[in-house]
Amino acid sequence: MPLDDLDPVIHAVARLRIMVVLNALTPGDEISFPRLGEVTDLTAGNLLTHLRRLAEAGYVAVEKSGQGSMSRTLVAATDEGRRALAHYRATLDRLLATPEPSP
Amino acid sequence: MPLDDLDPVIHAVARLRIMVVLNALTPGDEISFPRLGEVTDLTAGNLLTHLRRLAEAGYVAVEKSGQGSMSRTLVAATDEGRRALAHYRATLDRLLATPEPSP
DNA sequence: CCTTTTAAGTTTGTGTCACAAACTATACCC
DNA sequence: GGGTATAGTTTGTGACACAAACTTAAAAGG
Repeated sequence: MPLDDLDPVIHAVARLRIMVVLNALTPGDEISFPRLGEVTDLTAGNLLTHLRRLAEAGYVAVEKSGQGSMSRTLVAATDEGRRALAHYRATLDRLLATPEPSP
Repeated sequence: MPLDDLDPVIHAVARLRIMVVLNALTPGDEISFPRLGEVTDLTAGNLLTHLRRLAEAGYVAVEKSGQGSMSRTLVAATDEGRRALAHYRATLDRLLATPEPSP
């Protein structure tokens, strides 16, 4: 039985920031790639990579349209992503709150 | 202004577990290396490496005595370590609680 | 129009790090 | 004293975060 189950996809600081921002969006709303980069203080390269990880996990939905400088990428958290973040928060609270009995 | 300041020394899951366990100890108390390995579910190699990182940061105090199979290593959180964990917890709470105003 | 600049993503190279397997050293047991 | 158990250390490797360099294409501007 593992002591905790801190979702490693979310635990990385950069992805945690992304998920928090996306989670704060009203469901149905989206945020643009560049704006998300500003808010999370991530370079485009990093943002792309982390979004890929999150998308593979099913935690975010990424919509792309256009090409070159006309490309528009919109990002939103999925329901699964919101659940995963909530679960992460709960797990962390539990972990941090545990007053281990001494051996 | 950085959005957050999640202490990377503590943020690693293994070290977070270690710090939580040590923090739960009554100040003045210590835990043995093998016992700490059991409780945190870390192999001896990992435990050693992570304890080194934590010791370098000044977050834990490590006392060694004896040699070979007689060696006894006792570990405890320092005051600075306890403060750092509290700060980490607070930072995380703040980060997770933030309902970002949408732009 | 052709060139420059700007904007939006993508690819790539590098250093760090977590992890566990292999190793060393010493005591206990028969 | 050979084998086993215990405590801790060293080492090799694969994953990953990060930012710099690159690609594509639209506006600006002369």
